[in-house]
Amino acid sequence: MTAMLQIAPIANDKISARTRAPWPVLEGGKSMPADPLAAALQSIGAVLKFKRNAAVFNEGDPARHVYKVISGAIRTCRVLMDGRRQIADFYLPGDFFGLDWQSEHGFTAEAIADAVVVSYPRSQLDLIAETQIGMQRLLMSLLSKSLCATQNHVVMLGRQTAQERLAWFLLNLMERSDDNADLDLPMSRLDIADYLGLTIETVSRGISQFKRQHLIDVCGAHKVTLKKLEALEALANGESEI
Amino acid sequence: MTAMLQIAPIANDKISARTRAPWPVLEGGKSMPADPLAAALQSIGAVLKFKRNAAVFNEGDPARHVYKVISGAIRTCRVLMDGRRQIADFYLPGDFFGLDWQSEHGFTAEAIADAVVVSYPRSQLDLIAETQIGMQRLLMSLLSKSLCATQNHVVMLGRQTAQERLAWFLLNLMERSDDNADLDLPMSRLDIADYLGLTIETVSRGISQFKRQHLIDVCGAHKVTLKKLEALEALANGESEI
DNA sequence: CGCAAGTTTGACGTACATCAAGTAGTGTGG
DNA sequence: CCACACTACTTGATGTACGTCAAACTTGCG
Repeated sequence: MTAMLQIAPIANDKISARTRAPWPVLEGGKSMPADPLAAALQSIGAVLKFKRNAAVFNEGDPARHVYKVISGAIRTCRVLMDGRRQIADFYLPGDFFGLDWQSEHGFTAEAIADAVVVSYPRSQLDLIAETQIGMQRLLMSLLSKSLCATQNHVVMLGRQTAQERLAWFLLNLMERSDDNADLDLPMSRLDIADYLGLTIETVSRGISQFKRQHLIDVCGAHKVTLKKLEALEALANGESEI
Repeated sequence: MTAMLQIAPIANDKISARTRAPWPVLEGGKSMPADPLAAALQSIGAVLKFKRNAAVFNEGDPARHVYKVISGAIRTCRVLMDGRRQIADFYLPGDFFGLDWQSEHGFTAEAIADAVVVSYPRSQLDLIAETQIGMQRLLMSLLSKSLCATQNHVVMLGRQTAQERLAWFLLNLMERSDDNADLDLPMSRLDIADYLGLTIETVSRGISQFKRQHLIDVCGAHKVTLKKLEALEALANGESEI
């Protein structure tokens, strides 16, 4: 394999930061902290804003915060020396990221589109967890969900074809977007390619093929409607009829 | 991609089970419970034995236990409908597995070689965690380490070549075996292939090439000596000089 | 509007998969 | 202890899904 020079430009301009959260931030940005856990989270959260392609944190940075997406979208990725890039995950409003319960972040986190994020100091979270069982459970469940998603990613990357990967990706995104078959793809084709372990051209061709097969409708590069869910699911689950 | 009919035979014979642990089981099977955490773990652990290829649990089973390897080796895997298999991870003596803090196990766990394993009921672990901060920390750190390893697996599967994957695998195994360059590979070539997202033939050819390049020595299919660590590390880190 | 960035499409190349023999190892029973 | 069978591994010849290179097209922002 020769170098893949498809590196996204990375600007590092945090546009505003470290204002005390003026609104409750637990349930996807809704108002009213119902339970003590939400209140605790709210009290330690700081709102941050990032421009497109700005880094929230870099690989190797001390992992002192956990983050939650309020609006926009975040990607976590690693770039090899010759430019090959792998995206570990995408995070949409409501998702937590940066859950590296280690000394350092293992991946870089960047804004895919202009994003608003709340950061929670890990030291505080650990402290709360010592007394509030709810916090302990929340952290465990977040970590566990993240592990589960990453393991599914492994199966996909290790054993599925390009079309299967795409179907898997679209369906995953649908599930996270309140099961709405009209999808908004905030990320570029390059991001999708680097997430699925493919090239931008293969992703583009794959989408075109789905369009030709009437499995999806495409309306602009960032709007997709899933039309034949069953066919896509069969593909995504590797029930190969290739 | 057509069907890959390289499925390992799966016998489901647990050879002996559910005896109360007669010795302390925290630190890789050593004796003497030093701290209260080890004692707590010891008191709730049950020793289980599994024959080669026997299942510890299956994908979809309720996730009621967490396990620790005492001797032998374990693999966790998922098999797609047409026989394609992906191995999520290998577990060696001292490693914990089955850390699905969800209702069900997402993968099947099987013994690679005859194995002795200790099982800890999750309900008990949760209970202990509520009062003992140490248990909480242990569980978080285990989950986090597992997530970290899985994320590295993702990068490898998504963006590395066959030779890079092999180098990565060998070095990873070395790190987990007390950094001894004389490696014992308990798993078959098929297991390695299904872990690295390759075929058995590609793994075999890759090992032969390393041998020809004098990067490793091979003495029987399950004994490897890493000779040029730097060259292997350069490969594993994707510092491509392909 | 006009340009630059992003996307699609086509022609061609290649790393790895597949198919097919052969060659160790490993355990079993005579 | 050796013959046998069986499984695991290796090696070679060939195929193909996806990558690479290149050019046209589309989109969206200044």
